[in-house]
Amino acid sequence: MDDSVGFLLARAGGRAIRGLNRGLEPFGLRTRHYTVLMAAAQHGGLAQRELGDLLGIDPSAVVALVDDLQTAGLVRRDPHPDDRRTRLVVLTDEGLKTFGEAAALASKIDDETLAPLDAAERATLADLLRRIARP
Amino acid sequence: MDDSVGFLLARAGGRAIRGLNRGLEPFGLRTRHYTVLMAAAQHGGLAQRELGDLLGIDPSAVVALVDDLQTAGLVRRDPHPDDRRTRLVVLTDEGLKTFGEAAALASKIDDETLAPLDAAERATLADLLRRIARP
DNA sequence: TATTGTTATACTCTATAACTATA
DNA sequence: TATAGTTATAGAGTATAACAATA
Repeated sequence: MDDSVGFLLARAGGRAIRGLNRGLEPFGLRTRHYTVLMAAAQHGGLAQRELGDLLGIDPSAVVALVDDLQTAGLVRRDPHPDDRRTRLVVLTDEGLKTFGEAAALASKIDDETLAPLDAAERATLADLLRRIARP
Repeated sequence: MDDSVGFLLARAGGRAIRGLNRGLEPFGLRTRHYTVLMAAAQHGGLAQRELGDLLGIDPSAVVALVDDLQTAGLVRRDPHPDDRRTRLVVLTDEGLKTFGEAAALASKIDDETLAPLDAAERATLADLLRRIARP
C-alpha cells in the first residue's frame, strides 16, 4: 500500500508552515504574512484582490493580513491611479528590510527541510512543485 | 526572486487537502479521517499514540478523529493485550470497505493534482517527498 | 449589474494544559 | 514517576454571506 502524493504533500507542507511560523515569531509575523510580503516585494505593488488570487487566500483573510502588516508599519495601502475601489499594497522601507531578514530565515528553514536531498534533487523538487502548485 | 520550497510545499499541500476534503464529503469524512483509516489499514491495529506519532497529529486530536470514525462504525477501539491503558484502533469490515472506496477517490484526486507531470516525474516527486516528509 | 474591499460569522484545525487510569 | 487516553479551551486558518463604494 502506497501513501498518496496528496498526503505526502500535506504533511511536508504542514511541517514547512510550522517551521516558518516558529522562525518568524521574533518578527511578530506568521507564514501567511510572509507570503504577502513576498508577493508585494516581487510585484512592486498589488491590489488586495490580486494578492488573494496569487496566494490562494480568501479576500476577507487578505484584509486581516494587510491590516496586521500595516499596523506593524511594513506595508502601505496606496490608492490605485485609475480605480478608486482598488487599494495597492506596497512595501514600506521598513517592510522591505523586514522581508529581507525574513527571507534569509525562510531560506535557512528550507535548508533544514531539504537536508536529506542534494542540490540537484532540491532543484528537481522545486521545479516539480512549481509546475503543480499554480492556482 | 525565487519562491521558497516551503511556500510551494505549503500551497500544493493545501490544495491537496482541500481537494480530498471535497471528494470525501459524500462519505461524511475529512482528509484527516482518511489518513487515520489509511494508517490503521496499513498497520492492522495501532495505539492512538502511535497513530498520532505516525501522522503528526496531536493526541487530543486523535481522540476526536477516532470518536468520529467509531460513531460512523468504521473503526473499533480494542483493548491492548498487555497494557490496559492502551486502546488499539482497528478497522471494521465496514471501515475497510469505506477505506477502499476513499482510496480510489484519493488516487483520482492525486491524478488531477499531478496532471502536469508524466509518470516518471510523478514517481520522482513521490520519492523526494517521502524522503523529506518523515516525522 | 459586476467588482473591490470590508465586516461579521462560523466551522475546522492545531496546540496546550490538566485530569484519570494505568504502568 | 511516567505514559495513554481524555476533556476543555483557546488561537489560528478557512470559507461564506452580506454590505458600501465604485466601476
